[in-house]
Amino acid sequence: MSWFEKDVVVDEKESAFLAEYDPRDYPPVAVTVDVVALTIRAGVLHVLLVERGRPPQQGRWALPGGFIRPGEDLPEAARRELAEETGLSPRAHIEQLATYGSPERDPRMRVVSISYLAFAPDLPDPEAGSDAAAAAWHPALRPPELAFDHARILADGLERARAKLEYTPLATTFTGETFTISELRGVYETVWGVPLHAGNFHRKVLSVPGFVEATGHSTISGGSRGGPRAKLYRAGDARLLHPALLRPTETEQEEAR
Amino acid sequence: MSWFEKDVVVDEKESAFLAEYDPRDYPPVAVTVDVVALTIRAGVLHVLLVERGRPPQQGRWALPGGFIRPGEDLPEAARRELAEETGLSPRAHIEQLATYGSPERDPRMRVVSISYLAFAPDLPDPEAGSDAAAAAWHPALRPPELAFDHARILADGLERARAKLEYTPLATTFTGETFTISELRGVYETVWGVPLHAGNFHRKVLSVPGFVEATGHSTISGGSRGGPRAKLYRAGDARLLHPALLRPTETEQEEAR
DNA sequence: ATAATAGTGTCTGTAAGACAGTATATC
DNA sequence: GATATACTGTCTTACAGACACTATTAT
Repeated sequence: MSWFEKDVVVDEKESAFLAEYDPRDYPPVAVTVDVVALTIRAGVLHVLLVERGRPPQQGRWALPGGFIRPGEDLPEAARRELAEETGLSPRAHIEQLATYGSPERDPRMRVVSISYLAFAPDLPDPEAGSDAAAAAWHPALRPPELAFDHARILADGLERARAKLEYTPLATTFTGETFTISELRGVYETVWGVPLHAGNFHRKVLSVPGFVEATGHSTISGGSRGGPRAKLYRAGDARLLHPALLRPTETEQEEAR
Repeated sequence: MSWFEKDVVVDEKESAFLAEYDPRDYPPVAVTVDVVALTIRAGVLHVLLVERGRPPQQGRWALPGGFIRPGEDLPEAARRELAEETGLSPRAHIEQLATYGSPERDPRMRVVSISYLAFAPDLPDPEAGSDAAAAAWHPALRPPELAFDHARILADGLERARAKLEYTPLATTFTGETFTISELRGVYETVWGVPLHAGNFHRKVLSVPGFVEATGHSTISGGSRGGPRAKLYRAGDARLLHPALLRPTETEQEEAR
């Protein structure tokens, strides 16, 4: 008797208000995790994609992901998928984004996908040392055509990332361990896609308690095009920013989902 | 050949970067939806619960929910579960909350549950005309002991509801079609659990574009303890509030998930 | 020297909150 | 009349954004 059958027998006593039907009557559901992994490379926001090697959607790019394994927690599965493609330390920041389960989203069978959002500092190309057939960073705002509903998942991930920068210190997860205020501003400008006023941003960041803390050191040299050496900071202990750094003049119709 | 077997045969060609293993090797995963349905009754926030009639966790209360059905989209499943317990119109506001999939969360088998958050105006008790064995509204802040990880799901739903009131006009989904500013303030005070300054709240609400729009009518009588007749408003067309109504002086360690 | 950048000072507009005050209703 | 409520006026404080300015570095 298989694991599946044994449990279904137990479930036969289940009363209507709990299940209303016997799960055995229906085809199984595949549960996967997909990861929207974002990084900044050369001042451009990039997303990690893998190329599909077989139908359906052969040749198209897709978000890295795969089936959850027995006994494996969901964030654990997302970290594993990410590590398999990038060699990225499984300790990177990762958070649940949303779950997609439209019956038509995969032509083969019913697939429910839990998406995760990951932020990472600039990483090496994923090919070397990875078991991925083809994986690469692509510009997040101009990705190739994506398989299934992954374009929608990516769009949701980008909007979440933009919103999270406002009220959390997650921008620091895109930088190295220490960073200058200018580098931090670059993260905001890249993710939000808008230029920010350097002076006001500087004062604002330092005024938010726990956002950054001084290291006491400065950069070795000035900027490549001149300027004084900037002070170096590391991430503070705040988990929320107060007051928040609001995006400038949003027309806003989004995020009200 | 069953639906299940047929598709697994197709999957055998799957290459490592997509699945890494054959789903047939593993026990199936049950996918359910659970609904955190909130309403305000007599000035107290309530959550809809159903009583479990069988082990495990027999006698405990749980969030309404159940298995998704083939061909049924996730929000559709959530609306159906809610309608089955309450007779509530399936057009109520509903939004995805989060997905819970810890391997230990249900002792019987692997269950991945997608939770939804629903807001509703004051509703009648769910017993009459419902197919639920036992369903009732309970105080959301002092619920009975809940089955599985439903206490956590409820807590997440409450925090999401509180946050959503800040930057969306969802408070109006707790009221009738028309409402006074005082009634709207009552929603905020109940959900946030803090008293608000009546005068400042009044001016603030009217100053946010698209939050409420005047009906031109007033209440028939004044308040039960005196006072002038209040003007009636209906929900405006804004989907986001600008500027937002921020909760007063939050110590804040939450929401940074 | 020129240009670019780091960082600070200052002003203005907006908005939140505290508080007061007036009008209108119930008891 | 007493009291509670609806709604408005005004003041203070905080902060975002614009602008100006100095100091420091690369070229």
